[in-house]
Amino acid sequence: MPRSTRRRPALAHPATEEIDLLDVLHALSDPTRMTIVRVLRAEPERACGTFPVDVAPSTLSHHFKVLRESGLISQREEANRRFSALRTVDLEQRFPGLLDTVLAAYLRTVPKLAGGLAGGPGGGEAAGGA
Amino acid sequence: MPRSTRRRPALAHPATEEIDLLDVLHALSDPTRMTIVRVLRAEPERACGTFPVDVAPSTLSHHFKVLRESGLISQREEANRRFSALRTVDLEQRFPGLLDTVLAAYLRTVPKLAGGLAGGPGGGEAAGGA
DNA sequence: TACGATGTTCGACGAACTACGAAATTGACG
DNA sequence: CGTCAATTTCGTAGTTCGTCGAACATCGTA
Repeated sequence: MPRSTRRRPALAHPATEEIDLLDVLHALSDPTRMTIVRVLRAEPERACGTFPVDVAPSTLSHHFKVLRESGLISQREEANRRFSALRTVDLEQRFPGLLDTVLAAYLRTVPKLAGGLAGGPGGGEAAGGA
Repeated sequence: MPRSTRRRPALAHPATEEIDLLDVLHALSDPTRMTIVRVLRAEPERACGTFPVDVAPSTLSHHFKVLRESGLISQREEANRRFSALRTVDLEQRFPGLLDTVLAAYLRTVPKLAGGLAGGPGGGEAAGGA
C-alpha cells in the first residue's frame, strides 16, 4: 500500500447521471456561489483562495462543498492546494444549454466586473450584492 | 365606495426589470414549486387548488407567494378563486431562453407524469419526493 | 342570514442554511 | 525539524425555509 498522493477522504463527486437539477438550481441561487461559477467559467481552473469573494475561508470551503456535491464543479488536489473547475462537459450532457443560459441571464443583471476577476481577492466584486 | 371587484390588499408582482435571477433560481429549487411551474407551462392558467401536489392549503399558499414575488408567475383574482399563470413573456424578455432550458432539463429527469396533470390532486405526482 | 368552498394570514416548530472562529491537516520551504 | 500557507473540519450562533393547524376573509348559494 503506497503512501499515495491522497490521504484525505477523497472528494466525492456525483456521477453525471446523478446530477440533480434542483440541487444545481439551489447551488446557483446563492450570490457567493454564483460568483464562483461565473469566475470559473472564464478560466479552466482556479485555486480556492483566489476568488473575488469576501467571506471567511471556512465559509468559502462550505460553498465549494455545496457546489461540488451538486455536480457543478470538480475539485482536484495538488499539494496543499485545491483546484476547482466547472464540469462544463458533464453539465452540458446532463442538462444541455443550462449553464450557458443561466450564466448569460446572470451576466445580464450584473454586467460590470470591476476588473478584479484576474487580480484575486480584495478586488471590486464583493459577491454579496444580490 | 363601490363594492369593487378587489377589496383585498392587491397582489404584488415585481416589474419585469425587477425580476432577480437568484430569486428565480431559488424559487425553482423546490420540488413543489417546480411542479407548479411545470404544470403551469402546459396550461395558460389554473386555479390554486387544482395542482397535483399534496401539501396543506396554507403551505401551497406560501409557495404561490414565493413564486409570485420571484416574478415567475402572475396571479389574478376572480370571485374567491385565484388563478395563476406563468409570466412567460416577461421571463423571456428578462432572461431569454431560461424558462425553456430549465423546464427541459427538469423534464429530462422526471419524464413521467402519471396522467394526473389534468385530473387534479390525489393523482400520481406527489411533488414532495426530492 | 347561514353555510360551504376557496384561499390567505398568523403563529409555531424542526430542519436546513450561512456565517464565523478555532483547531487540525497537509505540503512546501527555510 | 520548525514554520508558514492553504484548506478543511468542528462547534456554534443567527437566520431562513418548508410545513402545519387554527383562525379569518371572501364569494356564491341555499
